[in-house]
Amino acid sequence: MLRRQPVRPNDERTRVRKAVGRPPGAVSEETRARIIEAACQCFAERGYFKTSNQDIARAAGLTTGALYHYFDSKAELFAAVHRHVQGILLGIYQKAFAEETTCVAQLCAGLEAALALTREQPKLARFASVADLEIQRHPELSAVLQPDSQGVRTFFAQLLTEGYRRGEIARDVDIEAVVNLVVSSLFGLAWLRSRVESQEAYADTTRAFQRLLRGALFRAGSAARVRR
Amino acid sequence: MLRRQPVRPNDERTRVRKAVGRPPGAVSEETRARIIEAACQCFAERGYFKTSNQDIARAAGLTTGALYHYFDSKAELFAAVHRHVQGILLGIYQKAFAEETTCVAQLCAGLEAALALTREQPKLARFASVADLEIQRHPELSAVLQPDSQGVRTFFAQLLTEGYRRGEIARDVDIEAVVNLVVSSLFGLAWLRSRVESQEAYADTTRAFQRLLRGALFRAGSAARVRR
Amino acid sequence: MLRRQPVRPNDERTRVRKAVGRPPGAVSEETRARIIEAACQCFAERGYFKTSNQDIARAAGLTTGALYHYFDSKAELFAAVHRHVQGILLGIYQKAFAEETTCVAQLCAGLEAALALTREQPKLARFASVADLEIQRHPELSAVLQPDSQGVRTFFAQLLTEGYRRGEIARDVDIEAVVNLVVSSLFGLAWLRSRVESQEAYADTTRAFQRLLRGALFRAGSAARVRR
Amino acid sequence: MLRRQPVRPNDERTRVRKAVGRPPGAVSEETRARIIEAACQCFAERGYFKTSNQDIARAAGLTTGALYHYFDSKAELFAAVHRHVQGILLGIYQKAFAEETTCVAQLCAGLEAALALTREQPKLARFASVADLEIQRHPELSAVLQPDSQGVRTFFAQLLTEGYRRGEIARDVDIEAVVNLVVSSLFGLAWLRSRVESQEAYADTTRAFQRLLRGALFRAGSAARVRR
DNA sequence: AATGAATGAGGTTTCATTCAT
DNA sequence: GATGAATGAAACCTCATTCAT
Repeated sequence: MLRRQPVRPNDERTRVRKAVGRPPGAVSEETRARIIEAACQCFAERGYFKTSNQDIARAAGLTTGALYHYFDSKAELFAAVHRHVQGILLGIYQKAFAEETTCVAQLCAGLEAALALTREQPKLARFASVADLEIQRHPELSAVLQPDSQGVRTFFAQLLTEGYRRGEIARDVDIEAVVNLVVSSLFGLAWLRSRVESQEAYADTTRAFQRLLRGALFRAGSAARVRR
Repeated sequence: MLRRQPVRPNDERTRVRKAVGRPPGAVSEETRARIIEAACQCFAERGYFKTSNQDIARAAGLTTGALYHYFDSKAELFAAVHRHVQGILLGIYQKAFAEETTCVAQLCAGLEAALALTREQPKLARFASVADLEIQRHPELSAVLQPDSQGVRTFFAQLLTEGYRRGEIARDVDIEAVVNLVVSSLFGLAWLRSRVESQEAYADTTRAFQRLLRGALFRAGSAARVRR
Repeated sequence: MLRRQPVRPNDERTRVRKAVGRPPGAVSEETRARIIEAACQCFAERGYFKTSNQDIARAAGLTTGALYHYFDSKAELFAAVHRHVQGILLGIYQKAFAEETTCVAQLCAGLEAALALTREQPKLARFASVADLEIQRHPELSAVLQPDSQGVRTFFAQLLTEGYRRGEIARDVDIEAVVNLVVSSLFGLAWLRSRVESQEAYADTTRAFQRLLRGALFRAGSAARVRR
Repeated sequence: MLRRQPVRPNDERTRVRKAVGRPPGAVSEETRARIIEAACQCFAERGYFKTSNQDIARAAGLTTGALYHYFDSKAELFAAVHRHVQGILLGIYQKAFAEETTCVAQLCAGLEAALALTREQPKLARFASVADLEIQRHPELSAVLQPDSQGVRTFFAQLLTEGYRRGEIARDVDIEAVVNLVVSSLFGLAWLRSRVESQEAYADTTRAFQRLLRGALFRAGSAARVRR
């Protein structure tokens, strides 16, 4: 029943804290980032429910109690990861789009950028691809996230609306439908990443999608008639 | 987590029951179907982990103990639902494909059939759309399901390979990539269903996808150049 | 990770269950009673917060999980104990009061009955004496109990009101104040039980209170003047 | 639960601080008082167990770590509050008693003083009323408090013994029983305070108790016979 | 075929306490 | 004197699973 002195199992951590001359709060900021990183990985691999606080804590080199210094609950932690990832995603897309002029070219550039992301930060990409599902299934998550969770969608909506104005999209199509199509296809692609063996095969699929967007995948496509 | 005790395969149990002289559409067969139905609904709504045996039992009008008369574990129950759903899906696609000749037309017909399914049996469609994710995340599921879980994919692979042979697909594309693209897009569309407000909007998106397949969505697509 | 067969640590329990010929639910009823008994004891000794589910389960010869077959939460369990105890208390008081005619005599009889209760079921009496405090401090308890928790007080209110009508109580006193006085004195007495060494000393105190009620404790009491 | 490490008694710490040359009413002395104040409030409202160090620290405008500069443990902090409150209570009673000559009059004066206290420092009064319960329930508290915790009781014992000698109390009663009665009634009254809506109603109850002490509450009290 | 009591493991969360700074 | 990061233990509760009936 007597309390033991807290064990410090992680020498590395102690070293970090001892490093002098850091601005105050630097250690805290670093730990927070480490937690988010760890949580992103765990959530991506196992999903929200199956990821235990233990999993995250262990991956971050902490105990579960310590997580509660940084986040009020598991749900809040998920939300923090989500915002983190959304921010990065938006940045990447924004940059990619800026360099192109037609909306198809912009989408292709976005795909290219997303492809690069899955190569460089696979966990992050995977998290992004399943986050919506989780939010949908766990009310505690949507309670914490609702306002800003639609970031990416709004983004593509703008992009395509402008392309529509410039006459790059068939006139007789509902623009909302196109937005949905693009968003869901991207979601599908993101999901595919972990279903496919090699990064190579994944890149090929991305390229195939680019061709589909350009109408250069299926031949004689225009000959087919629209079914009712 | 996996129990090692002697498995009693369903067939054996069924045989026993019939041998005893029960009426042909015996009570237990109907109960089994009711459980699968209930489980499908629960898994679709809440996911595998968040669905408790209690949830399923309650939805089926039973107690948890009774479930174990029909399935050896929660994982086996999920597997049964999965096989049930896969069977229905394949049947639907097969029928749709038989009526068309070009692979684009076949895909469009398939989309149309899938659209009808989401309208008529939304839970079933939703289950199908998230099952892969669950299987991937829960080792106990893939342990029970691996052999036949790729059904749909193999299916589309055949379809597209034949289209490729007939020259309906660009020569310089890897056929595997196209299969991936189609499968992932379908997955994305399935996911979209629960993200979109109305069945109407969903139908529009499906139609937009059909146009994309036919190269009739974006204009001047051919003018764009392929980025490397 | 393999599940072991559930251990049955308590042979006695098994014997009970095996006893044939009981009406269905008899075992359940018995277990439920055992849990309430155990909880009453624990809450009385340690208070609501410091009593853990483990404590109760152990005292009842069960595991914590089993408690949740009978009660939805620790708060509900407390509420069940409370109702159980209140019922017994009211019964005792009611019986005692029926045999007397003046309200002072009734109160004295009630004290006598309460004294007998602390002798025969000390834990129950102790629970009763601290229950209000707990309810006041733990919102989760008042949430489950509010409607009927005032039972005893209402009871004394009736008793004294009738005495007042019969002219047994000074006219210029607020009857509510007398009710409060009686209730709080009883509470004080109940509390005293565990502060005092012997049952003997406790009985003496109860008798002293009876004399105080009859005005036969302090002498020349009437000579003193009321201070403002 | 008890920590065995070298105790630094308060005196020692105070001496050190004063020796360093701080201003007389040094900051830390004021902080200490603020902590006691805050703790008193929290303990009174939520009880010992449900009050967290965080609660206290926040109420005192500090962090939990800081508490340990002033008190070696939560239990020691409670003890300090207890001693603080006991001191004030004794002072008040002492003063009230000095002005009267018969023991009934002294008790009435004491009640009056206590009433004034609940009006002016409700938290303090409430703490006093539940402290005993807490001490009884938490061994770690009685370990730190035992010797002096009976202060108030000893006090009333003296008062009543003297009254007994002066012949103000019935000869055939055990004086210990009367002490118990008085102490428990006071405890009951203190408890009542938070069960009653208005300060007004509480004052009325106090007055009713004074009348009871003087034998002027119930009529024809002397006519009733002692049962048993 | 079905029930319902029971288990044991594990999950999220809170908290007293320590300690480097 | 005070902070805040961190620990480890324990609490409440849920759940898949078993089994006697």
